[in-house]
Amino acid sequence: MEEIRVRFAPSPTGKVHIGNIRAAIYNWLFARHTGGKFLLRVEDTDLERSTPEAIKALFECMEWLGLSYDEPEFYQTKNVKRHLECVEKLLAEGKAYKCERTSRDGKTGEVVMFRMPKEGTIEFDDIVKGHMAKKAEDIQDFAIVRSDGSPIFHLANVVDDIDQRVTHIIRGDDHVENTFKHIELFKALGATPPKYGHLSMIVNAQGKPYSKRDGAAFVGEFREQGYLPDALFNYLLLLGWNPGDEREVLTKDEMVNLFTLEAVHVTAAKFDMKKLQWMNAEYIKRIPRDEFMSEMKRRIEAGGYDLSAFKADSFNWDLLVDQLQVRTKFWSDIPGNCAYFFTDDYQFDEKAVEKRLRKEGVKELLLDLADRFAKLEKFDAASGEAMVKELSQGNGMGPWVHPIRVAVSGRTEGPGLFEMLELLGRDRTISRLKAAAEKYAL
RNA sequence: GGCCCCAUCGUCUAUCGGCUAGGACACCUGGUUCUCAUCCAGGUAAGAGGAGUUCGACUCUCCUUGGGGCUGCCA
Repeated sequence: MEEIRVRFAPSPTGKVHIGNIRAAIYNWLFARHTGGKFLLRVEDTDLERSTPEAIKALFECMEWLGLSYDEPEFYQTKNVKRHLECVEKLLAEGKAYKCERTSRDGKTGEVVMFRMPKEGTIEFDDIVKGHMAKKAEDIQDFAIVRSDGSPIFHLANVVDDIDQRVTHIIRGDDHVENTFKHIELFKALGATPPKYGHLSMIVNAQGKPYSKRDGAAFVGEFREQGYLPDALFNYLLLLGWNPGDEREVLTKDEMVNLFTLEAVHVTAAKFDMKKLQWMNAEYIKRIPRDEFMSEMKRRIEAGGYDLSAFKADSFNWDLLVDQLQVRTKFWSDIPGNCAYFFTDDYQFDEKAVEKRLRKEGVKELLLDLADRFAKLEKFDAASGEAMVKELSQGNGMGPWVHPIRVAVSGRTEGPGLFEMLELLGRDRTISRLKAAAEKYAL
């Protein structure tokens, strides 16, 4: 049995579209499932857009998503000589011919055209779309070399696939029509056409191809917004494939084991940011606590907060993780949602202040509470709660809890209040209560 | 215009002739609760339309409608 080889062949334009990376994901999974090789081909023939930076961005994107490839990346520009040799061969055999043409943008010159069959049908069995057939008369001859002598996509793509010994081409739906041309090119070059699987497009709510107008459309944007690569990977996979049962959150191993091209859907899928967000939250919840903790610390420090005073012996990081992990939807939520633990110069939400602090009697309430916290025998979440519970006499702790929360954190939502106070410690709790009483309360 | 592809809740999907059409997201309700979130329980919501095949069609065939793709010296 011949070795299975698939490739992802993007043009490096600096940004990798999610529709495109989904093709990479399917290729990768197919290779891993079958024990074949996954290759990366950089189609860098557009010298305008193919900058070193763009290529670097492509590599970063691949690495971020864990799309490892098994051979050094193949640069299309380095194979131009081969492309042109193949053209000479086609020309010599009469399978291509030179011809005067005028391009869309008005350029006139001599190009090389590939001769398509004039009768009969061209057909192939697409692994996802099924049997495809087209009458030869419906497909015209097409250009393979520009008037400036450079090879055109169809030719370069096919020659590279031959040279890289690609056995299965898994790519976007937009290439279906090209496939009829490519199959003839393979045959004309004396090669056996590979198997094909065409993936539907990702569309927007209107059913049009998903573009940057519809929200984040490039992998880098999801990364910036704090999405986890595995969550994006998992979500994109589910957009057009399912494991055959009701599992949705899958490990990489499960994906690799269960993935088959035959199970990939033909229909276009609409991109649902809400479900991606849910998926991301699922992945955040599943991060092992030590990993969550170190990433959390990294992000807090990156946010400009000095953690030297918050070592493990003086700050209960485990408690913070307990409180924060279920409340974190994106990595980018941190440090915004916990900054007040690490600076006394925290932001007060104006609405929260208005609602909870700028009220008659709150000043006295906060000062009284500061006093009571000072007198607590032990300062932890349990004793704090017991104390407030006693004050409320079973009528609900809201009147005490809400002002305290805003006073010590500046906001209305967040960790459990008493855990929050324990994390802040007695001194900071008391000084913040007093400060807020003076500054905001009536 | 020509050629090709597609069609189940708002969205992603299960169903490969027997369906009281299942799950997930979103949404709504209730519970837990000091907020938010988590978690738990429940709810609303679908087979584009029309013929045919069949004892029986969401599932098969055809037509209509709707959507998408391609129709470059772009990839």
